This record gives sequence, C-alpha cells and structure tokens, in this order.
Amino acid sequence: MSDASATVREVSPDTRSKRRQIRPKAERRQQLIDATIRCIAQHGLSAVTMQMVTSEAGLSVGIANLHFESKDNLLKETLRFVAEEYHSGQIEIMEGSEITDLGARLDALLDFQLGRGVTQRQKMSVWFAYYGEAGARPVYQKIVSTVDRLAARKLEALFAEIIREGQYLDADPHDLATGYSALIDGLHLGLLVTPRELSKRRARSVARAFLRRAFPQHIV
Amino acid sequence: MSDASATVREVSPDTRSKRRQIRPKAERRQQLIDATIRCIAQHGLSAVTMQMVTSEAGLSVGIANLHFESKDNLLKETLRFVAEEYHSGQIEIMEGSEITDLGARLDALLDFQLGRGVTQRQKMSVWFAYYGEAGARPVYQKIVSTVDRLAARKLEALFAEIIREGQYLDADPHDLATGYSALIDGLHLGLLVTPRELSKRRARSVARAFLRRAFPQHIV
DNA sequence: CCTCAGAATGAATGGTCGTTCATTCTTGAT
DNA sequence: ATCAAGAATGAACGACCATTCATTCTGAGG
Repeated sequence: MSDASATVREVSPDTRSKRRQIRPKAERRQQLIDATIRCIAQHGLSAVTMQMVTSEAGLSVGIANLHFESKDNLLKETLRFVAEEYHSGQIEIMEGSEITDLGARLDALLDFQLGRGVTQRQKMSVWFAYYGEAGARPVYQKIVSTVDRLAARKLEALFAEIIREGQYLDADPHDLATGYSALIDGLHLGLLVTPRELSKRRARSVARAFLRRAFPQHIV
Repeated sequence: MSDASATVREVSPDTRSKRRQIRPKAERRQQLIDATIRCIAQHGLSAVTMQMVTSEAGLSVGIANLHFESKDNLLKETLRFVAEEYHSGQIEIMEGSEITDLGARLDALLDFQLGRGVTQRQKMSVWFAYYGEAGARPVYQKIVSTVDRLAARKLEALFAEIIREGQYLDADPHDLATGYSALIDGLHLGLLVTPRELSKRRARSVARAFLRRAFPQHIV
C-alpha cells in the first residue's frame, strides 16, 4: 500500500453489467475490505452484517466466506489493512530522505496525520470502532500494538534528533512522543465525535502549538 | 452521582437467595446499567445481549424491557450515565471552592482524569465502545457532546484564569483547552489499547509535562 | 390475616444472522 | 470447439437474538 490516502472508492463504474465476473483472489479480497470499511463507517461495527458487506461490494453472500474464512476473519483483516495503511504512511515520512530539514519533516508528518487522507470520516470510524472492542478482544490489541510500536520508535528517534539539534534541555523524547501520539489520537476522536466543535484546521493548529512549545526553534 | 469513582460492584453478596425480590424501580435501573457496563467491558459492545446483561445482574430476561423499553434504550441510558459521571466529576473539581490555588486545582483535575476511578478498564471500555459507534449513531454524538461542551467551557475558563495570573503571553485558552482534552482522551486510549506500553504513572507524567510547558509557574 | 397492585418471571415467538454447499458460470489452455 | 479448474452464486439451515405477555409471586396497607 503505497498511497495511504487513497479513497475507498465506489464499486463498478460499469453498473449495467450484472454478468458474473471472475477476478483474481487478491482483487476480490481488497474489494471486500473496502466495502467493509464503508459499512462500518456508515452503520457502525456492531451493525455490520455479511449481507450488508457483500451487497455493498456488489457481490453475493457466499463470496465473503470463500475469500475470508469467516466474518471474524474479514473484520480482523480489515483492521489490519487500516492499521498498516496509517502506520506505513507515517513511517514513509519519517524514514524518507526527500525531506532533510527536521522541522519540515515534522510538518509533513502532522499534515499526514490530520490531513485529508487520514481524517476521512470513513477511516476514523473504522479506527475507533475497533478501539472500542479492543478492551474485550486481545486480537485487536495485538494487531494495533504491533504496527504501533514501530511507528512510536521512529517518532521517538525523530524527536531525539530534533532535541539534539535544538539543544532543548530537560526534554525527554520518549515522553514527548507519547504525548504527541496521544494528542493526535485525541484530536482524531474530537473530529469524529464532535465535528461541529473541532474543525480540521483548528485540530492542525492545536497540534502545531504542541510542537511549537516543545521545539520552538523548529516550528514556525 | 456524587462519587464518580464508585466501583461498579458485583451483585448480591447474598448468593443463596434465589427467592424473587421486589425492589424500587430506580434501584433496578441502576442495577441493570451497572451490569451493562460490566458486560460491555468484558465482551465488547457488539457482543452484548439482553440475556447476558440480565443474567449478569442476577435477574430474568424480561426485566430489562420492563424498566427500559428496549435494548437500544438501555444502551443509551448506560452511555448517558457514564458520560455524566465523568463530566460531573470534572466540573465538581473545577467549580469547587475548597481548592483556591489554581495550580493545585489543575493537579486535582489531572489526578481525577487519570486516577483510579476513571481509568478503570471497565469505564474506559464503555467510553470507547460508544465512541466507536458514534460515527454511525448521531444519538451517541449528542449525548456526549451535550455534557462535553459544559466541561470544555469550564476548562477554558480555568485556563484563562491561569493565563491571566501567570501572564503567559501568546497562550490561547481555547486552543490549550482543546489540546489538553485531546491529550487526556488519547492517553485513555493508550491505557486501554496498549496497557503494556503505557502505565498510569507515565500517562500522568506525560499529561503533567504538557501542563508544565504551557503554565511553567503553576506546575512543579 | 387477607388483599391486590404491580414487580418479576421465563417459555414462546418471529425475525435475522453467519455459514454451507450443490449448482452455475467464466476463462484460459488445449 | 472443447474442457477442466475453480470462481461465484444464493437458497437453505440451524443458531441465537430481542421482545412479548400470560402467569406467578411479593409485600405494604387495610
């Protein structure tokens, strides 16, 4: 998944054909995962049914159990997809060599985290739907924490570099990274639950203010 | 609800009695709400059934529809209870006249938000279970945002006072309050989803670091 | 002690869900 | 043109869900 901000698209621009089509397995899997994301966003995780997902995908009921062995597995794979999409996007920015200026790199990260791709209601809904179940389902905790851990490490390393470069005293990269990640999560939550009271523009400004207080020389 | 940190208790210390008991309506309602909280925490919102809740409460299946007209309503009232418990706890601290020192008041607030009462897995699970569905269910958004708005205003007022007292320049109380609230939400999420990597102690330290950078004279 | 309003019960009901699999259809190789 | 491999279908099935309501039971007031 190279384009993390890709929209989850509507199916079949070719609506007239009701003819049965045979497509490679990987394509059908992705098609079903995309449909699942749309269904979760629109109806909520607890209301999602197999009929709903397969009809959203424009396919028959049996197909979901053909490509994923069960509903449980489809939901698990959908979470894995969304989690990896988000975290690989972050890591790409943090590891990429195009941006050498550390301040600019921070800005790019923030734009990704609170930009169009990630804060689509669809993606955020899925994100928090799973978080809601995570307390009761260790499988979800594991999927998220696995990808999360790597991104957290990279962020900490980036912060450590910035601290060294700016000679910020008594600034702990570990604590700052934890705080920044939590702040971003909380802002996502605000955008999802109370969109009326928190615009994307203001969310970005709040996050930038956090970074400015921590690294005043790197953020304008 | 004056004691926001009250534990959701086990039912009937008197396990031997299988004799039918008649109790006032309000008591049964609370008993069912408590049971619902425990069930959501243990099994996840999407897996909660009426049989599960009523048997957890030690009652018969029919009783839930007697006191709440439907499952939907029981879940709604449970969210309302948890939301009000949390927010009234915060407001009590922010309005209370026992603490006059503003820094101490901030500390008390932080202790409440990341202390034993609130960060019980039970409560956090419920909290995020509903957030997960909020994207698809405007009713939940409304319940949360109604109580949330008041607490946000009070927090902003408290921050404004602190800014005046400390003469912190270019500090916007509105943005700071939004950031702080988001940070707390994000830390709650971390405590729920990746408890291995974020202890309560460290969550408190991270939040305190945020406040220290914003209001250095008020926080030690 | 008796009464009865209404709290509590749980078997029964109707509906919906996930899953299965016999069958149909498509496609690329022959 | 023919065929085999296997992708796709959807009716059917069993399980389980929320909700109902006829019945039972309780306890305060007479």
